[in-house]
Amino acid sequence: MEDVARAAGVSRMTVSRALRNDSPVSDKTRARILKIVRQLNYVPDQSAGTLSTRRSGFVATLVPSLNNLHFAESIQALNEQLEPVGLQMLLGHTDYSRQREERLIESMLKRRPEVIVLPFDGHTTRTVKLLKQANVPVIEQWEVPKKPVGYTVGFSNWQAARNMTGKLIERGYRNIAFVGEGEDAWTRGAARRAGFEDAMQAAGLSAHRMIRYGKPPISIEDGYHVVSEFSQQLADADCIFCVSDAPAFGVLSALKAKAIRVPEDIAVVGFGNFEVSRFASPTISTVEVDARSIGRQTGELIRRLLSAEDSDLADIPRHSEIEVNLSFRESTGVPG
Amino acid sequence: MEDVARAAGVSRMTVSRALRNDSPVSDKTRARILKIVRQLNYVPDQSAGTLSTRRSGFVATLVPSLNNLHFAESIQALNEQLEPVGLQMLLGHTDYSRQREERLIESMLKRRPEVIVLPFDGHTTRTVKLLKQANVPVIEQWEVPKKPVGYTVGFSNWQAARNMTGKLIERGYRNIAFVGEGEDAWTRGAARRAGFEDAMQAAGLSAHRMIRYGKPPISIEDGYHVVSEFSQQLADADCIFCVSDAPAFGVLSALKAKAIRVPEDIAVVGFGNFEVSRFASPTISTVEVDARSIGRQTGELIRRLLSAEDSDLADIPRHSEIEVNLSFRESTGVPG
DNA sequence: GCAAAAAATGTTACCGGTAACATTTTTGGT
DNA sequence: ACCAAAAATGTTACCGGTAACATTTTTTGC
Repeated sequence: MEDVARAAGVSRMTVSRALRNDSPVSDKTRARILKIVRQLNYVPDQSAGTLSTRRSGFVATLVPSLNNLHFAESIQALNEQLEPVGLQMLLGHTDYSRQREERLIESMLKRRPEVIVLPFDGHTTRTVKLLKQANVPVIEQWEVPKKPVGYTVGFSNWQAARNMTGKLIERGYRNIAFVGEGEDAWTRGAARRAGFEDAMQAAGLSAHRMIRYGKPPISIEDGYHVVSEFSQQLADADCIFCVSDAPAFGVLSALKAKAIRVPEDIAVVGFGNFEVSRFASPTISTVEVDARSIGRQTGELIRRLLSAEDSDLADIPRHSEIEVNLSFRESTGVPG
Repeated sequence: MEDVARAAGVSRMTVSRALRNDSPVSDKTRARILKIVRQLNYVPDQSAGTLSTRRSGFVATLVPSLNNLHFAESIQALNEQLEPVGLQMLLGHTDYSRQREERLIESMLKRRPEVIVLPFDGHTTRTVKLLKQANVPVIEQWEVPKKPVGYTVGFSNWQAARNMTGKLIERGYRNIAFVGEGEDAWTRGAARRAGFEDAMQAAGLSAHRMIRYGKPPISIEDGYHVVSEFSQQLADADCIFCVSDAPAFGVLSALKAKAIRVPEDIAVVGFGNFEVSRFASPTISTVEVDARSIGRQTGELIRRLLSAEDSDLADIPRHSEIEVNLSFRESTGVPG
């Protein structure tokens, strides 16, 4: 920067101002400086700027896994919101582990993020402490916690699964099985399971066809294996509700291999509305969740939070609800 | 840090040393300092450290899109390599646009990354200039450029597609169609198409069944539409080779809807080995690419590059070849 | 027990920007 | 043409760490 200043015959400060559009610099001085900047290929060092302004321009973002199009899409949508305002995402994946989550937050805090975005899957005590002490807005995504740390963007997985189960019962299914992940750490999955159970009990039905298999992210392959490994529990089921579309597709594939017809012999339902569900044969009924919308709304919230005056902060809603729709397709007997 | 130093009765410098395991500090002093650090919840500011050491700990990483499990997985695998050595990934997605790539690199350079990782899809002239001037190792992934900027990790898409096409011809297919994306920007896709053409011509066959549709990332839905919109070109085809597994699955779905049998009436082949291909019905023959391996090997390369003495740098291979396998499944008449 | 070597700790300056305030130049009204 | 206000530019100090070197304390060998 020194070099640029010398070449332009001005002080370092003027160069600094010329590079940021908010400051008062005469047009011709700025033009001259920018030209020299380009000639010298000068690239400002943002860590120095961060140190001085105390604004890092970072948004710490955690996801459980990228290995799941839903999370990947929400990240991409979030990134698209952040770039235009010059924010840079710091990405980490927790692998569905609260310990990893804690470690990641700890290491990201060293970068002084201006906002922290993370999925809600339950946190360790220390994680919550770290988040509060960080003294920056915290946004929990996907599942809505009962006691949020800060802001939330998401929907109730419990409610969504309960609604879907209710509709399945309305449509005449009685012996519904639920396929979920084998580990309890994943509260989103657990919430869906609980919603299923609640709806079944409310209708006076038994929720004992509860299959838990595989660890998150539960995959197509997991769904495929479930069909053979739990054949007794599925023997008299008339519907299989899967915790995500991936295992639902796997279940479908395994049923086809066994010449069990869907939906005539048994119905299959997923959760998430992955693209594959619309093109599977039969097409798979599912709970539509708009992952991009979660990323987009999180991004909009961040932009509001960072541009708001302190006095306006109170006006920003603490929660953004994501709309969820039930989509009935061929796998539950509806042409799609 | 000042506070910690005062509380421990030492100088700031000693605190700084205690927090980094390489420096000589007596065990009991370190223990005392670390205890106080924990009590005060002191979190060091890494941008200050960066400024002083000139080591940012950042790895700038670009991908075309996260909306594609291959890239998402390679990113995840890369991240797993970087975390243990304290490196933080800066992620950006180019959306298959060279302009966006250029802008992203420009903005990431302000963070002074120690390595730059990006897919090779062709770069703008200015991008190449920026990369060279950055004066840090550059790693190009996936497709291997003819004139690499720095290091490369990937395979030849041309070769892979050529091999697959060759095998298809060996198996008796003659009227093979190729389904690729509609825009030429994607050189990986273009390389595959070129490999297909070359193999066809080498066998004295015509490569005129060349369908170009949709923009990258070409999706399941794109593949689905291809079947109806290009029915004449496909009328006498005996095999459809798709630029990726996603459209292959869409093609399969559309053929099923039209009651065209696979593989009896026509064969379908994909590229990439997505999980869905192994569970589709019929299972889809494909070119197996290990995305995680690309991420892993890139990570290993980075670790070597950053830990090597200057004198050892010459020993580090400029290219890491990723193995690619052809996988023949039911969609080309092989059970599996 | 002592000097020399090694280990631990302290001091000073600097990394590359920007905030805050000071100073100079330009502008506009009469 | 002159003065006050506004705009442009300059000066100084500081953000929070660490490098490099200086100094003090501990260890080692005889």
